[in-house]
Amino acid sequence: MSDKPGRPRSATIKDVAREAGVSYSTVSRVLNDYRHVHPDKRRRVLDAMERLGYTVNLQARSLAGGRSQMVGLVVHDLGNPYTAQIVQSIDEELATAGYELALHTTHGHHHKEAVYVDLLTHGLADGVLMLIPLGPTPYLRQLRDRNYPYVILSDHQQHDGYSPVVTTTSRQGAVDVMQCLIELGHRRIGFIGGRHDFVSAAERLDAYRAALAACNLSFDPALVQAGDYQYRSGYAAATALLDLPQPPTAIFAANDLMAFAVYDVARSRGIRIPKDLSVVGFDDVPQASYMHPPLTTVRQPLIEMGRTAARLLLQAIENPAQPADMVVLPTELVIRDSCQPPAHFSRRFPSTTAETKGV
Amino acid sequence: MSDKPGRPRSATIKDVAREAGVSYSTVSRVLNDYRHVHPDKRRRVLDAMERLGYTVNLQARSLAGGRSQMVGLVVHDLGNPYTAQIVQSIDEELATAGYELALHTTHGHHHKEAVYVDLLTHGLADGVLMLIPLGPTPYLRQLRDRNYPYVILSDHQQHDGYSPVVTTTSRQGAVDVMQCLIELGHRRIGFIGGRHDFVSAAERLDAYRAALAACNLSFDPALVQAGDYQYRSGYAAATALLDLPQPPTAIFAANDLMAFAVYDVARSRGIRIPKDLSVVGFDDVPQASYMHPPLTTVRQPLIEMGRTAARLLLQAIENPAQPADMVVLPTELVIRDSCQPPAHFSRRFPSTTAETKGV
DNA sequence: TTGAAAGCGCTAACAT
DNA sequence: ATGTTAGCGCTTTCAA
Repeated sequence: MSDKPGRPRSATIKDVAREAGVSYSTVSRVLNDYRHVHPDKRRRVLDAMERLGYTVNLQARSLAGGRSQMVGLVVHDLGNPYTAQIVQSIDEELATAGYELALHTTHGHHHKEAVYVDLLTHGLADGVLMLIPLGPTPYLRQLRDRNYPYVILSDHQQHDGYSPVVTTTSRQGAVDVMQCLIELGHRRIGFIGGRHDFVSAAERLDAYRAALAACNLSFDPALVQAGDYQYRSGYAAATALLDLPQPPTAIFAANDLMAFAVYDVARSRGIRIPKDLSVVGFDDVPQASYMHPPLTTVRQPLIEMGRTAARLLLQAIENPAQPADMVVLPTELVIRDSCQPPAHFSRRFPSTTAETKGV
Repeated sequence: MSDKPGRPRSATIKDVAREAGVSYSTVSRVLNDYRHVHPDKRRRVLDAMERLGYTVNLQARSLAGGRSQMVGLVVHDLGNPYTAQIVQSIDEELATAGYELALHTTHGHHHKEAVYVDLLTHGLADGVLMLIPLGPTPYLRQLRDRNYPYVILSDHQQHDGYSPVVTTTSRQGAVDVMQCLIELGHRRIGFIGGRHDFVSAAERLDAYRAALAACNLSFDPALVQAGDYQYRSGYAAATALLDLPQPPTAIFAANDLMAFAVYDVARSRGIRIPKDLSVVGFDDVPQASYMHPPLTTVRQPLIEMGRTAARLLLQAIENPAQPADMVVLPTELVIRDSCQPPAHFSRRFPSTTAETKGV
């Protein structure tokens, strides 16, 4: 009941008050930058804090109804440059507003999401950000009902109709990739997707099929391999694809990390990119432009996504009454050197986008 | 003072008590798995919780002296597979013990460390883990004085004499690399280090110099390039090294990520690995073995490091009286295909370790 | 086995 | 401008 066992408690607001010879609400006032505190007393309090090495107890503050000045972020995957970029930009945006970030990772364990959301939203954090690849879930509904500030960072475009979300034109991005590849003359295009419960993976696969259909190209299930957005899975998928009796002339990986794996598999078999194989990624993480050859990919505005989400959340925290809206950021196909027409392809007709319209 | 503005409060222990028709200390008892609660009442309470969608408020619990069942982890760099691996193993180890992980990232901003440590150690977490590349700091001393449970995860071997730390034989790892390279016949060995305030970088550089000296090889400052353990910096450093009028025949990068960059720079210039250039990394992150050619590197037991640190911390939490000790895990030079004797090197003498003894 | 009550550190009325 | 006081949700004595 006193403090955690065996541990001497650290100085509290009352200790400071005693040391400074003031009431402890005065201490609270200087803590919260209140207007009406006599400069002298303020000084005394500040000094006392200094001497005692006082630090506020965030929990107590939060419990008492104050703000914790902390926002929570739940991500499913660390170690992906995609996540890292977003986290960093969120962190920076929050820092300028005087907020701290607490990060929780589910490591792909779906059920942990609710645990962390509960944890964070019951006082610990003033708001939460979610960066998870899944669709609508009950705990979001709860947050909404509680009118608790939160915003979703999404890499796809299928959402419950009520959550504030920042997302990108990711589906179009996938379509762009396919158009580009098809226009180059590729007919056998491999696709390395994600787990089927990753909405973005499903979305990209859907775009893949739609683009094929729009060009009257047949869909060959053998050309679709599931990954999980990790390097390893990309490696396995690329291996399977290139082991096919009739391997693809191009591979579209649903994220850059898996595209990097395609590079490595190709190289280990003497397959040259882009001469023998074209490859396209998704996300445009920093490393993509450094690859050899530089990777053609769909740029997601990672920094801006994080920043926007953070800003939206901060707004929601300041003004819980006004519901945050959805923002869609543009993706962009950045064409680098990892694609070219297939080796056997004789360019019989001039490049045209006409045939791929209406996807 | 009630709840955060505009937000309906969620169910509390009292609501549950009312709903179940018991006193609220009884609710607390079932919450904490107390022995002496009548099964009937327990059921009623559990049902009431269910109905009300009750979740404990961790802060309140922690404030009241209970455990928060949460441990904090402060890291300086996300998006590095090194960090990711460790975080994941920590997470897993904690999960089995019923603890949650809260992650805070400093993104290299040294001053944020103290902020987060304060945050976590003042009630929020039952203990903290630190994964930062820096040397001894005042806030650690404070933790020690407060007898607050913490453990350092370190990639080097220079420590204050009192903090519990799990580390590796990293210096020896660096020496091993140099011995290997020198034995192969390399005389001009480039080194890509880290920021000078990263202790591990200094340590590896020191090992580099010592190994050179031990073999009577001269030290050429031009062969040493600073990086910051990120891909980009490795790219720049490798570029500088290979631009030298007399470029190195081998490059030792202080971590794998920077070694990957060496691969890409080399490839972009038609330099073949290992024929024209040998390269060695450090850490053995998963991707290393997939590179082409597979990267020779120093394996750090990432998973075990995380697991050990977590276990140590848990022990310290259970028994704050007994100080945790230091554990040193072994590194291992894993030789893959990215090294061979330099092109011009005629192997005049049989391979021997004699000349590199005593480093 | 259960209830009542104190108190964790703090904020926010409410007094003065 | 400052002090007093009532909680925030919970754990933990202490009584019963």
